[in-house]
Amino acid sequence: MGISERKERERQEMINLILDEAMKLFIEEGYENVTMRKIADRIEYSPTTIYLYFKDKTEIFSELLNIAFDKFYEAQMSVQYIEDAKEKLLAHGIAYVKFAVSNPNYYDLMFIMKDPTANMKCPDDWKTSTRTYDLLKKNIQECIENGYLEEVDIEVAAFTMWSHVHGIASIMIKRGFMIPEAFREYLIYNSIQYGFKGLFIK
Amino acid sequence: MGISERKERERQEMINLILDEAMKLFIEEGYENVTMRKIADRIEYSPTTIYLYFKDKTEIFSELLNIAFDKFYEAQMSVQYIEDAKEKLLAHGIAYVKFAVSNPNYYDLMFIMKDPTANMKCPDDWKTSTRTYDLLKKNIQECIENGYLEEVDIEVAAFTMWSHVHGIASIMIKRGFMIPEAFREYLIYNSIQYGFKGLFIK
Amino acid sequence: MGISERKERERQEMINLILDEAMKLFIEEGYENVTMRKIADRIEYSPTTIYLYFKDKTEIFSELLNIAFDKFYEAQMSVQYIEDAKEKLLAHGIAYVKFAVSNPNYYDLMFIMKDPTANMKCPDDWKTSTRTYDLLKKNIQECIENGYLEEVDIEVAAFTMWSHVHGIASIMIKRGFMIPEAFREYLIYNSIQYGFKGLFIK
Amino acid sequence: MGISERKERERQEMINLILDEAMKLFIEEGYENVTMRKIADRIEYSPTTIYLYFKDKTEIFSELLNIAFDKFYEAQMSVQYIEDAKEKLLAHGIAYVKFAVSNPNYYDLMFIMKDPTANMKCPDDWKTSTRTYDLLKKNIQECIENGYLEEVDIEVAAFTMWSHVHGIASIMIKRGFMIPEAFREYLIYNSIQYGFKGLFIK
DNA sequence: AATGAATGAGAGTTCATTCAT
DNA sequence: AATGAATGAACTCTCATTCAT
Repeated sequence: MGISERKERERQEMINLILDEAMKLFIEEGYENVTMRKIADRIEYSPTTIYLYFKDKTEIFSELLNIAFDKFYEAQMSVQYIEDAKEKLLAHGIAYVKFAVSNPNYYDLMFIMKDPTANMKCPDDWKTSTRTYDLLKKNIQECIENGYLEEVDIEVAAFTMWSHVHGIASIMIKRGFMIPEAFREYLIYNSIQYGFKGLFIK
Repeated sequence: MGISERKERERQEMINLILDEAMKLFIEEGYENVTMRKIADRIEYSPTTIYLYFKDKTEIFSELLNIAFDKFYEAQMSVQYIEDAKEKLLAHGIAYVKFAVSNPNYYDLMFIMKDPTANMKCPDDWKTSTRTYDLLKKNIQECIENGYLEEVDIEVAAFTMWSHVHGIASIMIKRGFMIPEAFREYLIYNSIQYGFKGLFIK
Repeated sequence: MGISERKERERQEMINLILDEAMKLFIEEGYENVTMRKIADRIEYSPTTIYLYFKDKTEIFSELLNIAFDKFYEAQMSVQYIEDAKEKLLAHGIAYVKFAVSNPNYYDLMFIMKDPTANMKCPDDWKTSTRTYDLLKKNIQECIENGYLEEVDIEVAAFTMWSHVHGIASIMIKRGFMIPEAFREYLIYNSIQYGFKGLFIK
Repeated sequence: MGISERKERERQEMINLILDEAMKLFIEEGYENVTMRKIADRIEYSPTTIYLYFKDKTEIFSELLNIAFDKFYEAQMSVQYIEDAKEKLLAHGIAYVKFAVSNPNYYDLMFIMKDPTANMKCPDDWKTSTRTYDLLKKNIQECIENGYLEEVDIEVAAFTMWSHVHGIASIMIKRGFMIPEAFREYLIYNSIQYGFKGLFIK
């Protein structure tokens, strides 16, 4: 028992090692520079070894994507405890950007890169990726019910807010270096305040 | 004199030919499908010839980037004739997204892709890419002066609006397929209306 | 004693299991599709286990070859009961081709493929493969004694008949698809009749 | 003119060099051991270079096959000058086997190996490979007309003769080493005599 | 007795690039 | 000015095999 448990643990560690290094490579060198050989070099195993843990390159990629979406969802959940719908919505936006900026690699993978979703074909995967958007819509609904937002097409409102935070996130990730570091947090926070504030009617 | 002039002109024509076909290729097939051989095939010269006009592949891409920024700037300029600052600002946003959605590969090159900006190091290039942002700030300034927008940190306002339209643009380009086609234009237009409207105070 | 006997028996069973599945694989998918991993999958053991029973892949193939020769010999024996030498010889030829056509992969292994015989170097293996040829010569000898065939160099006669049936067999196996299916059996039967008939003098 | 001619000649020489070495490899190491890299090693060029002259591996293979069929056809044609139909048919058979034995590599490629014909899809290629068989049938027809052979289904007669010589050829090529060298020619010649003689009625 | 883990060698192919002409 | 010829490096992936346990 102890043995098989240890083996399983070791296997999981190896899988994580591969995923970690693959992710780092994604970050550092971009998608098309992640090769099986480079991953192998990083983990200090032979390329063949990787195939013991993953069917092929797309499986690694697919797994990375799932992990990213999970982490992302969790980050969004962390503000759901807030009672006041308006405050919650604002916190939601800030949490979104914060996650993106703190995990630019994950964010890049999920929302910026080429077409990772090409690998996602089973409906389960789709759920993973829309879960967070549903959360946002629920928040907006609550705000409408509480009179914070005017009666508006929820799809439009959700899309607007998503666009805004996604815009902030991608700019920060891809062009952040163009903005003085000291200025970045200020911009993020105030932009969200400014943009959202206008939408609230009380 | 006449001779060297003609030679220079011919040289420029060749450069343009290469850039044109490279761009078409890039637009039609995306970044990773632009290979030196394919460009050569299109211009009906040998791959080697390209190297007589460009140091290497990145130089071509660098040039393409400049062209993209120019086109982008022009697109933005096309609404500058509008007199009313508020209307102009709205039109600005819509033009921005329209350009991005109609020229997804330009937009991708300019604002989404990883590598290309790595090539931009000389200050001249920077100007090219911030020109449009300056235009936006000028528009906002006008709006403030006309009492359409409250007195706000222009950097915050500009960043907010840019984030919003950039967000819309990238979502449409990268994840547009997740949104029913008939719905896309509706979303774009109404999202801009909804988001910007909140910012105006009159 | 009982223990070591059982162990030996179990060992033999394992060997047979491996050979059986390897043969099935070979028959179903052909030589180059027999991989150690596929054999392992079939026997539901790990690839490594196979190496406890066979030195390497060629040893398995060598064994398979012997089995094929045995089966082949048996098929030939099945007509030896026929009394009349002439009829027996004809039946022999037909049985030969029938076996080949019904077991194309065996036949391929024994008489067409390149490598396998490279492994056969010990005289024992040679016997296995010439046994059938000896049978043919005996049949011819009988025919001569019975006045069916003229007095001829038995080596020449045997070689001639073998060539003929081997020729039919290999054509059918390797190029059979070029011949309309309905036509194949007709060709085989009539060709043997036609070719052999000429050799008989009564 | 002289230049382009020389270039063309050099190109052709390179193509021939590649085909020659590829053919030798086929002979020496068998089909599955012919790799692009090995060919490259032999011709002392890089693997990439081969792709300048051939689209891919199958194109090399296809070319080899055509060359073989051409040579083969020529060899058969060399006896067509013989006037007497019977003598011609005998000579035909002997020429067939002689070609096969003298060019075992070609013969292997055409009639023994796996499925080279898989590459042949255009009708032209098929003609190349059946041309020789048509020649045989014409010879048989002549023999019938001249009363040398009884009125028989030409398909059966042709198939019988082809089987016989093909059988001899393949045995000699694949199992020739089992027959004492001094004995081989004797066997070939006498077997053809013995087998064909029976078929003639005058 | 059995195996999970690991690997070196090698497969076909494509790419940007250089060099001699 | 233009190019044909050539290449090294790299790609993903599969195979038979070994070794420690």
